[in-house]
Amino acid sequence: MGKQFSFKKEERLAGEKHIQELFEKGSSFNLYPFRVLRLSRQDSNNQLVKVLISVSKRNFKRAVDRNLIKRRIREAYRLQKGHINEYSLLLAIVYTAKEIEPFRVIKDKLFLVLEKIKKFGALKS
RNA sequence: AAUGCAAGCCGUCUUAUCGCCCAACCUGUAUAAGGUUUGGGAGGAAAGUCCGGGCAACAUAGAGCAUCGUACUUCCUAACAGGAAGGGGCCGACAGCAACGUUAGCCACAGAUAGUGCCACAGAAAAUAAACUACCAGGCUCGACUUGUCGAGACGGGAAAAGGUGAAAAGGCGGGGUAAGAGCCCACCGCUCCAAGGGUGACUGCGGGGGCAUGGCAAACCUUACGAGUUGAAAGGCCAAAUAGGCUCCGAUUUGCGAACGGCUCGUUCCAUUCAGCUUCGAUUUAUCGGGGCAGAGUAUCGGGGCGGGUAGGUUGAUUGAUCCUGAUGGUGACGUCAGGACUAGAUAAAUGAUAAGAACCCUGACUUGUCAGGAGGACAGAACCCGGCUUACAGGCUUGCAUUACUU
RNA sequence: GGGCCUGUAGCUUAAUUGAAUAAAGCAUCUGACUACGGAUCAGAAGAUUCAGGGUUUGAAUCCCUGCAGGCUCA
Repeated sequence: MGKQFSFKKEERLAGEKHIQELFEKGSSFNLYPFRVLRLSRQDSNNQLVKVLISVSKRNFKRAVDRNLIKRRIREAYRLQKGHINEYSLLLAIVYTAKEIEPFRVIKDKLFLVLEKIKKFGALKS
């Protein structure tokens, strides 16, 4: 396992097929200000969570605002991802709020999201 | 000094902890994996996409037509609808008796005698001028009386001077002239034509003529001149997993899961079809396509190997360029030339961040007048192949010019 | 990344070949009718035609710049 707080390229979700699969088969839940999609992976053995962060262009017209929110979510995820790193998951975090939330709010809410995912994974296994 | 306007420039910095992207170096067989390593990492608009190029693929004899765009001149430039200088116009200011002049700002500023079209309402009339009121002379009819005058009426004429309408009424003003009038004639001004001389040119106009003809709109159609092939990095090039299908080699088996015949676990013939070869005819884009003929090798199923096309994906395009900095030099200027130096983001579901502390900036208070204490904030905005412009957004700061006010000399 | 279209009363649409009071329906308000309300009838108010500039005597309409929204190619 790598460093605890790193966020390398392998941990990001990319590629049309993976995303298509996640959005068609994955299960989702809403937790303000996020909408989260998750899909556990059977094909690969190594424990790795791949995550995708998305902010809609419809809600935030300026690229600066979208970048700011994505950076805050990424930072919050990076600091707290230790909670779920024993699972093998595809994950999409979609920001659905209409306003820009400060970093502390995003961090606290994302903690709740990760707790929920952890509970869900424990039930399944 | 303060305020306002215009133009130009800048548009936060430092440290700590945890991270992101690229490159180099090191460990390592390695392009895997890693590192208490080193260096670099958004803008003046990266934005809007309003223009112009580079670059790439495809197309392309030449000319014309159509379509779209541009529009004072000369220059700058790779190019432009951009910029510089100049010309002309509009509208202010200054100065002056006035003319001449100086100057801020603005102008899509070719052509209205090439043609077509439009100019509502109002007004008599809105573009081949025209007679409503008022004006003028004429003959006719009627009335009055002072019997040749006055008044009224209709008639066909003259006349663009006056009234009023309108955005605009067919040169202005003064004088002469006339029945009344009229550029009908004259002076001045304006307009227009020719034109010495000046200027690369737009243009200017010494001087002379015309007597006024030619209203406005081309961001109405249009005409003239000039320009434009189409598409756009998701273009284009290269490598290429798995699965399916194509070709081919080897092995096994029940050999075109077509037909007929025979001696029937096979053979022959016919027919169909695939591939490469030769030949002939036709077509054109001239090395390809289509048709016919000849002779040849094949044709199913399963397994394995190889080949080519191509999908996911990767890589290239793609960061050395109309580049930047400094100096010299030519030019009124935009800009050019020469010399020296620098390498300065390269992501791709898309890096340049989060947290904390401090500095400088701004405001308030205190007094030692440059220190202390407290407080609020940091705009507009994120590269996506690359450049040149234009336009729009912008907290705060600096410089220059102009205007106003106050103070000093 | 490229291309195209739209913006008019609170809402939905007219007027877009320039012509002066920008038209209509629904909604709103007032009055009539009714015991009250609805429906119906009569009337009123409501628009700087997205913003700014230009052409023109005159602009919702023509031209330029910006803003907002939508569609489309791949």
